[in-house]
Amino acid sequence: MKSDKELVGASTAVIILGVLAREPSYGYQIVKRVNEAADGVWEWQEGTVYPVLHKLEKDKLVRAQWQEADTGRQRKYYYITAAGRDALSTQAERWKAFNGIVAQLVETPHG
Amino acid sequence: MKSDKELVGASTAVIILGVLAREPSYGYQIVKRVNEAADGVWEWQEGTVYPVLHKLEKDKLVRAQWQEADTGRQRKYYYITAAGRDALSTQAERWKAFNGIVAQLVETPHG
DNA sequence: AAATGATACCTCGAAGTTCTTGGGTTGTCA
DNA sequence: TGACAACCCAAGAACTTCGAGGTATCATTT
Repeated sequence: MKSDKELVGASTAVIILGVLAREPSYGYQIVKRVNEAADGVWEWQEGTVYPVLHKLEKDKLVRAQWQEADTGRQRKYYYITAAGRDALSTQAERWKAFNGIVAQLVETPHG
Repeated sequence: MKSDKELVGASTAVIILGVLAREPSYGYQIVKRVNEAADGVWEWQEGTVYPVLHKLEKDKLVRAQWQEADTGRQRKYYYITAAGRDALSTQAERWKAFNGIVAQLVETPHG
């Protein structure tokens, strides 16, 4: 367990879906938001997020759309699809189950 | 998120440490116990566990010792070390923190 | 007691994933 | 026009997992 990498990796896709379920967003902003929430526990690199976004798009769980921001700059906004919401709730459930079992197994006798 | 693999991968080492913190054990038995606890949510293969055990040993978080079981058979028992216990509690804490943030991010507005 | 089959245990190589590194473009501001 | 910030992406390196197989022990049969 060299770094937090392994902890983080498992959940990238679920987190992104969660963020997009609240509100459409674009890669750069997703990174910012998640890193803010993570508050130092872990930190995403930009390069980490884009491949996952592309995969989610390919799987039709999100849909991408270039859009002009009020700044005049072009941004690639991602919207979660209906299938994406389904996947999100399924995965969130699975995550909870998984975490419960881990917690139980890791629970030590003497605190 | 093709399978449970990614969910599972993050925590293999922590889980093993947790199991060994309760009681020394050997590879085959660890697999059995964890799979029983996982109860279908995921399932370890034997080949998955041994590399991790070896890495933990190399990192001095566990210590291995061949021992004769009551059946007369030789088994390689793994014991958690003091450093291993430290790592376990550190990682368990980190896991909790991590999971809390994920839960918060994944929480959807409408259930 | 020798042979056979089943069980317990471990290792190694191949395959598939993810992250990191680093780069490339567009717009803003001095 | 130079520097900096916002924004996006590709490819290789590094990691893990899976699958197949190898060895040793026990039980059974004859």
